[in-house]
Amino acid sequence: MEARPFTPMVQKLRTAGLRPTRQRMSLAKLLFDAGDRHVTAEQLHHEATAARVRVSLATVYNTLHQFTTAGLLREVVVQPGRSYFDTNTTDHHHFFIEANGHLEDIPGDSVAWARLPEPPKGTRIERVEVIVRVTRD
Amino acid sequence: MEARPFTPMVQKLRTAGLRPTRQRMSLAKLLFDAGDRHVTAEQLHHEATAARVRVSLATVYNTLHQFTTAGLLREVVVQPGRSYFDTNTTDHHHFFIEANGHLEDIPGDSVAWARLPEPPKGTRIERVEVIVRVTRD
DNA sequence: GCTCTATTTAGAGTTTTTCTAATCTGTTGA
DNA sequence: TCAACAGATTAGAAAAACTCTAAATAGAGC
Repeated sequence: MEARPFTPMVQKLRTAGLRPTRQRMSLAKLLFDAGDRHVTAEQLHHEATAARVRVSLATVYNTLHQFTTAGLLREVVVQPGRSYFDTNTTDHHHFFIEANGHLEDIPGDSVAWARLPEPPKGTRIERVEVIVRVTRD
Repeated sequence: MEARPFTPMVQKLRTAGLRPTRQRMSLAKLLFDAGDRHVTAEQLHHEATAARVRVSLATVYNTLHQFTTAGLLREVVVQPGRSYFDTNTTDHHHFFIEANGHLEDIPGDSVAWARLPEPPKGTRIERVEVIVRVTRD
């Protein structure tokens, strides 16, 4: 089915220790071939369906989590009861427009600290996440 | 039932436009009489039950949301599928220990910015939230 | 106490996500 | 090329967290 077995996407999946299956390839294309995106599982599933790709919702969830574990995606939690997956895995932050549930990237270098706290004893900082919640005025 | 109708807690609820009912009083006591806390609805419900206070889970949810709307609590979203409610409503941030789902306050003045981004056109900053995710080392 | 309205409640419903167990599909090696 | 096997996918059930509904209950003012 896959004509070019050494395509960058195949590499990307193999490097992550994931077999380049039809479903994973399709989802990866939807996710990574369109610039920086923030999608929910449900959204991605709809997109796949719209693109005539037959994937179950369970596989969408599996794939999103596998990609996240592999460092291909970042999970963003800003709203109760819903996870976003961000294709931008570089150091950056987010605006969150509560009104419509829209996320927008803040480049990493747009935020700089003058002071940061020491982590609690016995722990080390994994990541500092900044969420700027904004409202329409 | 309530012997002292002008107790600070009654005041607090009245000021928020909420009748000081038995359930709200009990939950408020559990929440506010023990210093800064981060609780989930489920946790608070268990605590109430343990304290021999009969409250339904629906009322716990209602109350937490009413308190949040009234500015008596702050909702903190750091984990998919679970909301924490923080009794500290002053300007501050959080450490999140992923391993055990534990939240810890970072005083507001422990964080200072050297640079913050402009909000997107047509929006204004509501709140800047910093979550420092830490791991045990 | 009576009345009115806010509040509480049990239980059903929703939404998002995970699990299960059966089926299918890449991959490897003969 | 193909058999075998482990990994991947799937439908559907289940779980988890929360919300809704409609009926019962309880504060508050008279």
